[in-house]
Amino acid sequence: MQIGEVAARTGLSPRTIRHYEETGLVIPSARSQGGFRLYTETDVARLMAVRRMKPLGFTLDEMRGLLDATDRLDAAEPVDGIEREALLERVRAYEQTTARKIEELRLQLARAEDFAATLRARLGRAPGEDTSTRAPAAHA
Amino acid sequence: MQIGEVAARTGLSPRTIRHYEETGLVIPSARSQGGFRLYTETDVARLMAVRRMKPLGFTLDEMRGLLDATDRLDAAEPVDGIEREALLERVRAYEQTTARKIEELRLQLARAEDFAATLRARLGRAPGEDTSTRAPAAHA
DNA sequence: CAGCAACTCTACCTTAACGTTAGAGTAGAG
DNA sequence: CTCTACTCTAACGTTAAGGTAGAGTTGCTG
Repeated sequence: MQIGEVAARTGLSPRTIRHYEETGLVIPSARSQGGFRLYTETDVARLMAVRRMKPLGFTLDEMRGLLDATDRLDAAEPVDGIEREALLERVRAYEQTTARKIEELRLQLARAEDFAATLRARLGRAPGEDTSTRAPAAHA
Repeated sequence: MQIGEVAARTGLSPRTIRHYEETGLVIPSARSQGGFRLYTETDVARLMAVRRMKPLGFTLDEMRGLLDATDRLDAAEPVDGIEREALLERVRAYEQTTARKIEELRLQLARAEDFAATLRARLGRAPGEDTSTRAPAAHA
């Protein structure tokens, strides 16, 4: 499928997807006669993985590092034991940082909710005009 | 207090704090004889507010917009009714977008956790060498 | 008071991750 | 064929920050 559909399905902009190619993060599996990028389901899956990793604050290079490792682990031709262990070690390292980054994300969410509460409180104290336009108490 | 202590207390780098001044986001209340930035507790509070807003993806300009509004609402000299209502309206708008952005943050966190689970599953399936180095099952 | 370590200043350059725009080419329905 | 909707490359712009150099400031300390 071509870039527009991929963008629609992944929620990433075509520009972003092209950027990911520039940095070697997700290379389309093929090109059409005329040069259009053609993506497979596997490519889309990879883009999805990137999207899930993004909020964790990894750089594109880091994500490429992880995706390359898992790709090689899943490859048809099995890598030899030594390299396999090295790859697994790398994935383990990513798992650790991911755990830490998720903690950080949780913290940020908590802080943001705290901030939102402050905002609501301020508006609550200061009488507005049309209460019906307010958010339905977003289950804080 | 000067920038180093502020950095320590806010968790922001001195460089970032200076950057916030360049964009007009947080201007230090005073300067020393020799030109050192001097911050008050109020300045620090403002920086803290910025830090809480940051994960929500507001631009620095947007944050300045909100902080300026609340500052003027809290000012000693009360603004006239018309302007006050305008300011409140602005704050209400921010509250709405904040609510939406928090939802988005929650979604991203969920996706990230999903990703982390995938990573763990992959490592679980592929036997490692030293199980003791693994994270203590970060209460997924 | 001279000296010094630790800190801070300005100014400018660099980076990451896209967004925007222009001008040209492609796909495929009719 | 011929549109219309996409897509391409290339280059420049933007946002938020980090890095660095060279000079100045603070405030102690002997």
